Amino acid sequence: MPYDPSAFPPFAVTVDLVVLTVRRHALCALAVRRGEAPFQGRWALPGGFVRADEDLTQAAARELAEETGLRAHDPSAPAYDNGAHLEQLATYGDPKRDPRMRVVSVAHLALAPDLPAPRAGGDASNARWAPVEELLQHGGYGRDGEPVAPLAFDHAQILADGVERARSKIEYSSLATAFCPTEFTVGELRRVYEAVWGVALDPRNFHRKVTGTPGFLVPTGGTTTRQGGRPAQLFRAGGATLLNPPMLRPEV
Amino acid sequence: MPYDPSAFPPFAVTVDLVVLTVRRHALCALAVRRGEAPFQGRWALPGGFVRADEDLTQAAARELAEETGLRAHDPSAPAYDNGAHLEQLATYGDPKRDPRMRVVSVAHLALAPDLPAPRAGGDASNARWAPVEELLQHGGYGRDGEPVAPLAFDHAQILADGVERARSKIEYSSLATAFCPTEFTVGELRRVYEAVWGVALDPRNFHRKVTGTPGFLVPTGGTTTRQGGRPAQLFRAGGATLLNPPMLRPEV
DNA sequence: GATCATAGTCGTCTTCCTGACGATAAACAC
DNA sequence: GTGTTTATCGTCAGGAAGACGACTATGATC
Repeated sequence: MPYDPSAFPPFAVTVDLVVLTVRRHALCALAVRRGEAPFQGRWALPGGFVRADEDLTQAAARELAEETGLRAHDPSAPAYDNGAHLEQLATYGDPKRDPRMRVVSVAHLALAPDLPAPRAGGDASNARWAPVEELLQHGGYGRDGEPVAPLAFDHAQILADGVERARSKIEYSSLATAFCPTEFTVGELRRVYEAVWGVALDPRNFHRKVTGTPGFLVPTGGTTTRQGGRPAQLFRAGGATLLNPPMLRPEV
Repeated sequence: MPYDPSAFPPFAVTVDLVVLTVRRHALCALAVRRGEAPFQGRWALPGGFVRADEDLTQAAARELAEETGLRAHDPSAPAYDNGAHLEQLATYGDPKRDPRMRVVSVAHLALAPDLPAPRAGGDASNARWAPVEELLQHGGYGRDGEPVAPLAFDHAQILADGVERARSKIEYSSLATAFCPTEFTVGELRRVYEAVWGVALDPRNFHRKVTGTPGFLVPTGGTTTRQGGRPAQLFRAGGATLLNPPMLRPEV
């Protein structure tokens, strides 16, 4: 059936962001409180409409900057620059996902080092970092004893998909360094893996693995003792993006 | 900045399909010839507008059925059913990707066993299976000596992304069986890997690997000699979807 | 029917990687 | 100094993969 290019159903297109970081040994995501209906007062992922002249990636980078002040990582920039990692995650377009109108949302995944408190921006009256475990649990009560309401819209699904993407991607890529500051120790990197996967890793085997993978880590020459104990060497992310062989996530 | 939900830029949303199969030892994709401007007469990926009341996956499955007659694989169906594998690939939304209007395309990846000739459907005046290598080469001449025009729109990029997804996904999942008929031999499965990766694999090590991975293959009891040589055992896809440890793609 | 070509299947050997875990090193708190 | 903490190096056993030899069961050819 031939189509008429001037007759197509109009859609709203948004970007939603799964912004992950590691704080206090826990994988956390950025959540904003909705200031208006629907789902007024509920937590949601940050996001917004794509503008008429804007690429999807640009829109995601703009939203990320608005919500966190983070500059998105230019893919051509060196691996150790300070921008956050940003990639497209998936697109969600159930006809009923937004009760107001037909909205297709292109979700993006951003990984960032531990940050100061987020800014509330856009239409959000509040914003916070929350452990993903807390955001994803259905019903029950959070650590602060307050009842937990599920995320707005289909954002629980989007968050779960983003977390799963991050969990699997740090296995075979050097992406875990995106959770670390520019310079970091092997122990800090290990604690990233432990937080994201929710497991304990053997420090000795981990050290052997990451220092033995060419291109993963580049020693800067400095040392630090900020974790207590014996001073540790400082590293930057190396140029390698794909780890071969991968880091193996322990069986559950 | 608070938004006005009634004031958003309208987008057209389409689905485009990267339909891959293995024919004559080559990884092939479905291409349709465009019957109208822009890019009239050029080859493109099949696709079309998402309807107002339709989920993205439904739209992709509908297009797939229209173009190939293939039923999309119900995720809850048994692993050995005959439907094609269908998954979302990525979304492309450059403001200038379609000269007529602002179009966001949600690309999907479909994997199918070798099929009879495709039906030309929709707005295409023609359709064919073409080796992806041929569709992706820029300039030059195809095997038939005809000059090769690049695919319409940004479809070369979409196809390249889909091929890369397929190449990497058969490493750590049992997805390669989606290229095989319901019953197949180890040798046929090996030729799938060889065609998708463009490498030669050792038949003995491959046999050891796939038969030694629990849940990958289930013997049906039958044998076949359709490849010539000694009769081979027939298998169906087992329930396993994730291969651990993965199939290793040889270094280039 | 003997021979050959073609695939399929089973084993062996070496090498590499990992997980488990002992041991040492270098800081800080007391 | 003693104890605690974290970092780093080493050793050993087990598993997986690459290289490759050997054998098997068909059809094709002479």
